[in-house]
Amino acid sequence: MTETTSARGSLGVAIKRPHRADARRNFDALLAAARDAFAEHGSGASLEDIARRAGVGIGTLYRNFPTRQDLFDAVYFGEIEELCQAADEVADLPPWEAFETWLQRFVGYAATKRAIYEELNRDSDLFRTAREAMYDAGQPLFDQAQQSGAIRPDTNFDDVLRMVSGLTAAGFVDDAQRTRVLNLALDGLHPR
Amino acid sequence: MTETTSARGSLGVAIKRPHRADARRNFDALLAAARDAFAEHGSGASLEDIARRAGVGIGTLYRNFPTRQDLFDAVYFGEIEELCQAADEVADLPPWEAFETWLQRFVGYAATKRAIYEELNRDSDLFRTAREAMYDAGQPLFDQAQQSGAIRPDTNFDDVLRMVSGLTAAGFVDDAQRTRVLNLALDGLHPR
DNA sequence: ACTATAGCGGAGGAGTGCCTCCGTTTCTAG
DNA sequence: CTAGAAACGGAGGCACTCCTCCGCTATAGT
Repeated sequence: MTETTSARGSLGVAIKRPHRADARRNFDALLAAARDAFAEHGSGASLEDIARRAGVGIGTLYRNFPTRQDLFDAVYFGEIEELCQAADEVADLPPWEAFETWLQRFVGYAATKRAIYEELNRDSDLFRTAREAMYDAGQPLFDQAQQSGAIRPDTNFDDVLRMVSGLTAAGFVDDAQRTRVLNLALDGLHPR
Repeated sequence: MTETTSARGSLGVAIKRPHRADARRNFDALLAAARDAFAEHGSGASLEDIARRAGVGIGTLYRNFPTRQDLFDAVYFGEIEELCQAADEVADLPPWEAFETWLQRFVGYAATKRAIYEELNRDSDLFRTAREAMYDAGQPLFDQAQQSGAIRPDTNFDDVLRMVSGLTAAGFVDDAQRTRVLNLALDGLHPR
């Protein structure tokens, strides 16, 4: 078995980064290429195309990521994890601002936008774990905003997250429209 | 050239329904199967699978719909057209109710939900024509609701339609959540 | 420098979907 | 009833993707 270092651990998905310098370069190139490809074509992107974009052989892809799911996990969980960290970074803002900033950050993850939408209903371990992690990160922000009176009491975090991911995945003319629509939808969260 | 009758004309896309009874049965079965398949797998659904579901040979599919686009158009435009008719049906409701009812109807079209999302950014004649038709139908309802004061003045029909189609395409736990979230988002439309 | 070995990469077989072509079947007009 | 025409359907060629396997190459430790 290959000796490895575990690059990310906090989500319980150990992603193995090779020891050798050349192998590590390829690993990183694959991850970057996969991120682009998944962003562009969704989770069904061609693996051979990803290998080609990364400038490595298809065999190398399969050595690092034996299944499509493994590769997808690596990209997806990486981004989810950044999202969880973002929750800490906004902790000292006022309740509503903290929550809104986190949501904006959520929207900002381009690579997994399509993926999040596509995987939203899948009943996979991957999704369940990711969802739990996101929830653990975002729920407290939501609760605080709701308790502070900034969010109407007759809604919940799950509704809001699904609303936002729906909007995130939708097609817009430009980023200005995306922002405008998101703000429009978020306005519905405040009590009347 | 096969003699045909044009089944739907109002959108400028002539859909040809065959003369012979058996052929017409197959045509209808294909359309129904395609509606299901597109709903389930998006616009990339397998054509051979559609033919199988319809209980006809692949050759029959291609005779009626020479390209995937032709088949997709038939389903898509059919539903868009129903949507346009729905606009007439709500005309005598109060402005906001009329608009909201129309949107609910918009959300109700299951078969093209995914498709609408997928095709939203495509720069095809298909989409442009469909969009125009939808706009011609929905815009007056929006305008009336906005003029009546039910909709805030700093938004527009395009924003709202994209918001709703995003939400429509998103994954929800159940229909109750879908409705709840949609209402949440629509609440953002009212002036504060 | 040397060598054991981790790592590389692409050829190739299997699977799947697209679409055409044409021999066979089914309909309908007379 | 019959015959011509319309419609049928699936075999098969092409293209593309998946994934495995194994001879070759680059690296790291001595």
